[in-house]
This record gives sequence, structure tokens and C-alpha cells, in this order.
Amino acid sequence: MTTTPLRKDAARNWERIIAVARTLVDEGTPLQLNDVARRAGLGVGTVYRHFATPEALLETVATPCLETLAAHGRRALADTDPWRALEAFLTRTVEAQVTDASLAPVTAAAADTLPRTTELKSAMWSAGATLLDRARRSGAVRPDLAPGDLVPLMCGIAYAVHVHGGEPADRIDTAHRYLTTLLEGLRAAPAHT
Amino acid sequence: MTTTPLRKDAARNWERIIAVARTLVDEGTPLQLNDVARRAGLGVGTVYRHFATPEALLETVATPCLETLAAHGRRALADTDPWRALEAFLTRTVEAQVTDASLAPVTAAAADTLPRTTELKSAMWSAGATLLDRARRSGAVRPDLAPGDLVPLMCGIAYAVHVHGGEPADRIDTAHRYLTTLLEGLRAAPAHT
Amino acid sequence: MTTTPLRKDAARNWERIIAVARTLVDEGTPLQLNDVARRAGLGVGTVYRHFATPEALLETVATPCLETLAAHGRRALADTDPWRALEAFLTRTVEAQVTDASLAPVTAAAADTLPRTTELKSAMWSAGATLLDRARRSGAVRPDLAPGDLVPLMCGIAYAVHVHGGEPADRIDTAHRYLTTLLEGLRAAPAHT
Amino acid sequence: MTTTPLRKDAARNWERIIAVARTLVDEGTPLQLNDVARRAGLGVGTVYRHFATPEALLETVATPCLETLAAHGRRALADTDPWRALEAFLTRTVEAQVTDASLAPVTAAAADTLPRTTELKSAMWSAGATLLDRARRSGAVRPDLAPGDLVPLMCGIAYAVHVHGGEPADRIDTAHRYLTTLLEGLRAAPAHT
DNA sequence: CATGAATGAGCCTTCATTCAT
DNA sequence: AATGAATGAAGGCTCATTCAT
Repeated sequence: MTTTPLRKDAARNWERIIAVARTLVDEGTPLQLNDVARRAGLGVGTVYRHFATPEALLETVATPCLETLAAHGRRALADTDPWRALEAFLTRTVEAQVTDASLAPVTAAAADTLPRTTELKSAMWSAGATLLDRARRSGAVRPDLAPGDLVPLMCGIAYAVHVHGGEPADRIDTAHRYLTTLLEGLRAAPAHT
Repeated sequence: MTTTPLRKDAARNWERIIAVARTLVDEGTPLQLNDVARRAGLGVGTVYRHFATPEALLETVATPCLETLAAHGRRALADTDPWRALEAFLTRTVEAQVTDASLAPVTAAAADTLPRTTELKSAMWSAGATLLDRARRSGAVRPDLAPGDLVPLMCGIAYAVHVHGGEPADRIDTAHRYLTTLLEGLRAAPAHT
Repeated sequence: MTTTPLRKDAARNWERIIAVARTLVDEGTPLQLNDVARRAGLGVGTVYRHFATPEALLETVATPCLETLAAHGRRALADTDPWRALEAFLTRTVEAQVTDASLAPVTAAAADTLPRTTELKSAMWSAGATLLDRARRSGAVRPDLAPGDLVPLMCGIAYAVHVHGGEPADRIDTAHRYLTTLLEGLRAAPAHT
Repeated sequence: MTTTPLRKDAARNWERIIAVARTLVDEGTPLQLNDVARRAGLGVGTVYRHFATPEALLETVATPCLETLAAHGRRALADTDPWRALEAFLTRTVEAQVTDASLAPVTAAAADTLPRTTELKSAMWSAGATLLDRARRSGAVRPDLAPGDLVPLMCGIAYAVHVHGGEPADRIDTAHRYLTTLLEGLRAAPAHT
């Protein structure tokens, strides 16, 4: 079931492309395959062969991070404290989104290009849904938040951090501050509505 | 300092342009001045004369709404209950962002094109800052939220609603749900951090 | 109902484009809008503004010739000798196709780009159909040829001349030879089938 | 002068390529060697080794049919009725062109890629020339048709059928109708010119 | 022999902006 | 003021062919 391993030279090019894409993403430059090709010193065709669309490339760049998050999700399920588990999961998620610029667009996208992406996102968020459910049943979380709200809220926080701007170094702090505030709201019973 | 009043025909063109832009914004179509000109039945040059850039046009479209919000801000300052005042202000803000698609980009933009936009945004958010401050001093709001967090958080919620998707009709409900949750978090003392 | 007359400069460019296209067609070079633009010393956009697609350009190049043929068709209807009228019409048609390289593809195309093209083709071939019908009813033409066969047969002859090759000067002779042969076949009663 | 017989696996690849090409031709899909390779499950290089250009492949696909036609030509020479022989030969030719899409381009091409193609085409058309000559000398055919007109005329008819369009099933009928008409013209003395 | 990755010229199309009329 | 033609950089994508493995 493993994909045929790439030839050595192809693998090197693949790496180069990913590396260039990584840089561009971090710079905030939109991914353009022609551009990637030029910067990687490769022919356009080569890049198109590896990644049919910018989205496919972006998702590939995001994959390792998604894998980590999915793993975290699975691990969080083992924590016996429902609230702590949910908190840890969401914290990781937001930290990742704020740290790795490839994540936000992939997370917010309604449709994926690569099956692998769908798989990982689905694994990740079904873990999230379970964690939320568990926390809600244990009375730790207000009842009016649905599993389908997790993705939007995490994206919202990441976006808020983005709008806030400032040094990359401070981003994480801001993210923590925003998430803490939101979690406080999640935890409380909806008293004043 | 008053703008020269437009000639009658120029004024009519101005109106047309705005009307078309409004429609496009509501449709979610990106504002392209050429496109606007065609739909308004005007020459491109005419549109460029009135609005040098798409941003200028967008800001003009957003202006009435910004004025309303700024007015709301001023009025909220009159409310003697600090928390209620803040809550009302933020609620209006989020509702507006979710309802009027011209608002989100203008709000999130770091730099404005029109002085009038800067003026209104500044009026609006200095009201917000005062409201937050007052609420904080009255002990109704956790101390670690700075005035500079209001814009990001409101944009974040609007973005979360956007990511959540769904029928336009449901957007407001979602927005309220998200805002309520966040406000709950704002209100509480930061106990568990 | 007349199209707004072009501005003087626009008209000049329009002419240039047509002239270049004419040359390319005569050379047998496929029409590429970028190429046309370069040769005409114009920006690509200019060419695209005038002719949205290569087909539109080609049809425009072919238009004068189509107009002439349509007029010939109408005039042929006035001839009281059914056979002579048909013969003259088809002769003109084939001569035109062989002389003007823009004609063959436009004639053979199932779908047109410009309404004007459709109009002219339709005028031309409805005249042809009438002529054929009249000749058939007068007993001058074998009964098993339908009006829908005229276009294919004319295109077929033009193509045959093309395959035959040779100097442009000789093309007309070849065309006459082939057409004469075919007409001879049209005229005879289908005896040996 | 015999080609080295292919190794068994090479032969199998050769077959596969031809089979795929046949399918593509029948579908009306343009032959692209890359495409052929993919569909045949072979490397591009393999296909290029066997067929240096798309034309070579196409000619190879057409070869069996050309062989059949050449054989028919030789056999027709045995018929003692000059007219009947010519008629039979041309009928076969047109039927083949209309039935097998690989034939038309190969027939119309001025230059061949494979020597074998040249050989077969030449065999076929020298038979045709002889048949025409014989028929002409016997007074069955008008004198102004040269041997060099046979290919163009057959291609012309095939093209006419193509332009006529319609269901593949009806193509043959149309072809017969057109050929019959033309033959009628060939047969008659050029009376009315 | 077979493979298939790499190449990059070449074509298409859009759009923000300028400027002659 | 208004017009809208012109511009051309910029980006997208395909495909025939070569050549390292």
C-alpha cells in the first residue's frame, strides 16, 4: 500500500520544491507553481508533475504538521481529565496554526485536494469532536457548542492573531491569550444569555 | 476643508458606481474597477476619477456602516453599566461584520486609503477602547485584554462565522453564539491559567 | 441598428489586425492571437478586445467573401435556367474556397462564433438549396442529392484541390476540373446504381 | 533487408502500443506519444523507441488497411472490364477511408515517415493509375482526369463525408452516394463544358 | 531494452492602469 | 468630466522530446 519510492533525483527535486514552498509560505508569498519552479531552479513541468495545483503543494507542505496534530488528538483521548484533554488539544492546534502559515488555509478550506489531507483533517477533528463531547457530557463545557464549531473557532483565533500582527515571537503569546479567554468562555455555563 | 460639491451628473455617476460596488460586494465578487465600470455603464476612466483604487471604492462602500458603528460607540459611552455597554458595542460590531461583506476587509486592513475611513475606524475603536477600559476598571472584564485586542477579536469572530459557512440567515445566530462564548471568557477572572 | 463606428485609432488597429490575419491565413499559418498582436505591433489586449477568439478573427476575415457569395446566390436565383444557375453558384463557391484560405474552415465549421457569419452562411446556403431544388424539380439534377449535401461536396472539392497541391495559379484550373466532373455526375440520371 | 525479429517482450509492447493507438484513432483522439504510453502502461521512452514520431505510429496503425487496399488494387487489375475494375477499386478506397480514421491523414500526407508506407501507397496508387488509364483508353472515362487526381478526389470525398457528419452508421451510405455521383461524372464525356 | 523524470518553449488569457480623444 | 481603447506584465498550463537511471 506504500507509494512507489521516488527515484533519487526525483526525490531531491521533490525536496527542493517543498523547501522552496515552505519558504514562500513562511514569507507569506502566495504559492505560484511557476514561481516555485524558478526559485527551485527547475523546469515548470517538473513542478507540475509533482504537484498538479498550488493547493496540492500547500497541502503537502502542511502534511507533517497535520500528522503531528492528528497524533496529538489521538493521544489527548487517553487523558482521563476531559477538560484538560480538550484544552491541550486546542492549545496545540492554535499554536500550530499560528506557527506554521501553511496550516490556516488548509484547515479553513472546505474541500481538499489530496486524500491524505482529508484523512488527516478528519482524524484530527474527529478526535476534537470526541474530546468536546466528552467534556460537554462531563459538564465542563457549555452545551451550545457543537463539534462543527471547533474548526471555525480555531481558525478564528488564528486569524485574530494574524490581524493583531506584531513580531512572530509575540504571536504565540497573543494566541495563548486569545485561546485562554475563549476557553474561559467555553467552560462557563451560559449564564447571562 | 469641505469637498467641492459634485456636479449633478458626476454625482449621479458616483451613486451608480457605489450601487454597483455594493451589489458586487454582496455577491462576494471581487471589486475590479473595470468590471464596475462596465456594469455601471460608465467608462473606466470615470470610475478611476472617482475612486483611484479598488480599496478606495470598498472603503467608500463601507463608510455608512462605519459611521453607524462609530455613532453606536459614542452612544454606548452614555450607558452607565460598563459591561452592558461593552457587550452592546461588540455585538453591534460583530453583527455588522457578518451582515455587510464590505466591513471585514476594511476593518482588518492595517492601512487605510481614505482619511475618512481612518477617522471613522479610529473614532469607533477609541470608543471601544474606552468601553473596555471602563469595564476593566469596574472589574467586569479580565485584566489581560488590551484595547488593541478588540479589533483582532472581532475580526476573528467574523472570520470564524465565515469558516463555519451555512446559510446567510444562520450567520447571525452563529455570530451571536461565538460572541457570547467569547464574552463569557472576557468577563470571567483568569482563574485557571 | 448599425454598430457604433469605431474611433479613428481603434479603426486603424482593427484594419491592421485584419491585414495581419489575412496574411497569416494566406500563408497557411494558424491564427494565434498573440502572434497576430506581435506582428501587428499591438498589445495582446488590443487584439483580444477586438476579437475574443481566433475563430472570431477568422470569421471576420472571411466575411467580405461570404458577403459576395451570398449576393451571388441571391442573383443566381434570378437566372431562369435552373441548371445554369446552380452551376454558376457552385462554381463561384468553389473558386472562392480555393482562392481564399479563410473560407474553407469557416464553411466547414458546424458552429459559428459571429452572428453575422451564421447569417451569411445561412443566406448563402438557403439560396443554394433553392437552386438545387429548382434544378431537381426541372429534371436537370439527379434526385438523390439533398440540399444538405451541397456544403460537404463543395468542401470536399476544395479539400481535393488542397491535397492535389501545386502552384496557387493552377489551383483554379484543378478546381474547375473537379467541379466539372462532379457536376456532370450531378446532372446525369442515376443509371447504373 | 529483413527486420530483426523483436524479442518476445518487445513484441508484446509493440502490440500494446498499436492497440492503444488504434483505440485513440477510432475515438478521434489525437495521437500523443506520452498519452499512448500512459494508456499502454509503458514508459514514454519505450514508445519513442518503437515509434519515433506520432506519424510513424499512425502509419503503422494504417498499414494493414493499406496492405488490403494495395492487394485489392492488384486484384482489380485482373478484372477484364476496365470500368468495373476502376469503380470497384475506388469504392473500396473510399469505404476504407470513411471506416478507418487512420487512413485519411496518411493518404493525404505528401511525405511519409515509414518506407513501408511509401511502398504501399505507391503500389496502391500505381494500380489506381493503371486502372484509370485502362478505363480512359477504353473510352469509359472522360479524358481530362489524370492519375494524379485519384488521391485528391478520394480524399475529397472522404472529407465531404466528414463534413456531412452524422452517425458513423450512415457514413458509408453517404460515401456511396457521393462516390456514385462522382463516378457518374467521371464516366460521362465532358459534353457541356 | 525499458523507464519515466525533467525540460522549457510556447500558447493562452486576464486585468490594473494610462492616456488620447 | 467622461470615455473607452490600448497596453503588456503576469500568470496559467501543455506537450514533444531528451536522457539519466
